[in-house]
Amino acid sequence: MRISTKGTYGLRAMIDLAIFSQVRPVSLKKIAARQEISELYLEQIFAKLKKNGLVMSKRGIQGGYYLDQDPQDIKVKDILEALEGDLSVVSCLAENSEPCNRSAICPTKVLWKRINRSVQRTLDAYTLEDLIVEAKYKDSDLL
Amino acid sequence: MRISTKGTYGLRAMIDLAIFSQVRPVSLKKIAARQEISELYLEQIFAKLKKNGLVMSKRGIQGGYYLDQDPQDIKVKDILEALEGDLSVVSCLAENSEPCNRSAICPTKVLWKRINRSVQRTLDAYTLEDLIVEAKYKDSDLL
DNA sequence: CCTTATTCCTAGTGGTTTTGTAAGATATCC
DNA sequence: GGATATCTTACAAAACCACTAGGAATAAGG
Repeated sequence: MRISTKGTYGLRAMIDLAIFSQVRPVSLKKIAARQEISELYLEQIFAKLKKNGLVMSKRGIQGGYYLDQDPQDIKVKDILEALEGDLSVVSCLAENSEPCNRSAICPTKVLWKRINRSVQRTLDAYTLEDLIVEAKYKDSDLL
Repeated sequence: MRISTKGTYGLRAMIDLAIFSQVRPVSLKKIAARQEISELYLEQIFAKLKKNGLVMSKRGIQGGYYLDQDPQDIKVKDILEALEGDLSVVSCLAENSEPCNRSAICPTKVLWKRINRSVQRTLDAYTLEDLIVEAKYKDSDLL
C-alpha cells in the first residue's frame, strides 16, 4: 500500500524544479544535491516525467529541465500517475485490467472503489502550486 | 500503491467465515474452495489473523476457524492492518518508522498525511458486517 | 489405540518489483 | 574541441510477492 520512492522523489524534484527553473533550466545535478537523491536515479525519473509531458529539457552546457506549464495547472495526480502507473489500491480496478471473474459477486469491490475515490479526490485537489507554497512556508531560507 | 493479495484474499475469507461459521468452525479447505484461493496460502493468512485476535480456531477433525466477535465489531481496518502491516502511503509516516531527517522541511508531508487520513476514514467506517450485507445482496444463491 | 481431518510451524522457491549503478551516445555552449 | 548536460540501454543486488512443501501437534470417531 506504499507509494515508491519514484513517486516521492519525483514529486519533491518537481517542487524543486518549479521553484528554481524560473530563470534558466536546472540540471539534475543541482536537484540531486539539494534533494539528496541519486542523480542517476533522477535521470530515470525525469525520463518518465518528460515522456508524460510534465517537464521540458534542454541539452548541453547550461542545459537542464524546466516546466512548460504553470504550477497551478499541474496536478499532483498527474505526476504520481506518470511515475507510479495506475494508483488503484487493487489491481482489478486498474485502468487496463480485464475484470476478474468474481467481479459480479465480489462483496469487497464497493469498498475498494470508495477508497480509490477518496484517494483520487485528494490527489486531484492538490496542484504543484499548493506544494510550492508549502515548501516556501517551511523552508526558512526562503522566508 | 497496491494492497496485496494477502489483504484482498484475507478480507474475502473473513466474509466467508462470518457467513458460514455460525453453526460450527469452518475449515480452510472449504473457504479455499468457495473463494478459489490456495489453501496453503490461506494458512499463512489465517496465522496472521489469529495472531491479531481476529479469529479463533479449533484443531483436529471437525475443527476449523470461527469468529469470536460480532461482525459489526470487526473493522475492515483491523483485518487489513493485520495482513498488510501499516497502511500509510509513505513509509516515513508509518507507525514504527524513525522520522526522516527532512521531515521538518518536507513540503509533501502534508499531502501524504491527508491521503492517509482519507484512507483511514474509509477503512474505519466499514465493518465486516457491512461487507456481509453486501455479499448477501450480491450473491443470488442467498436471496 | 488408530485413522483421519484439521490446525500449526518453518522453510524454500520462482518470479517480479524496487532502487539503484554503469557505460556510453548525443547535443549544446563557449 | 572541451566541458557539461541530457538521453538510452543494460545490468544487478535486494526486497517483496504468491505461493509450495513437509512435517508436527491435536482432536474426534470408531
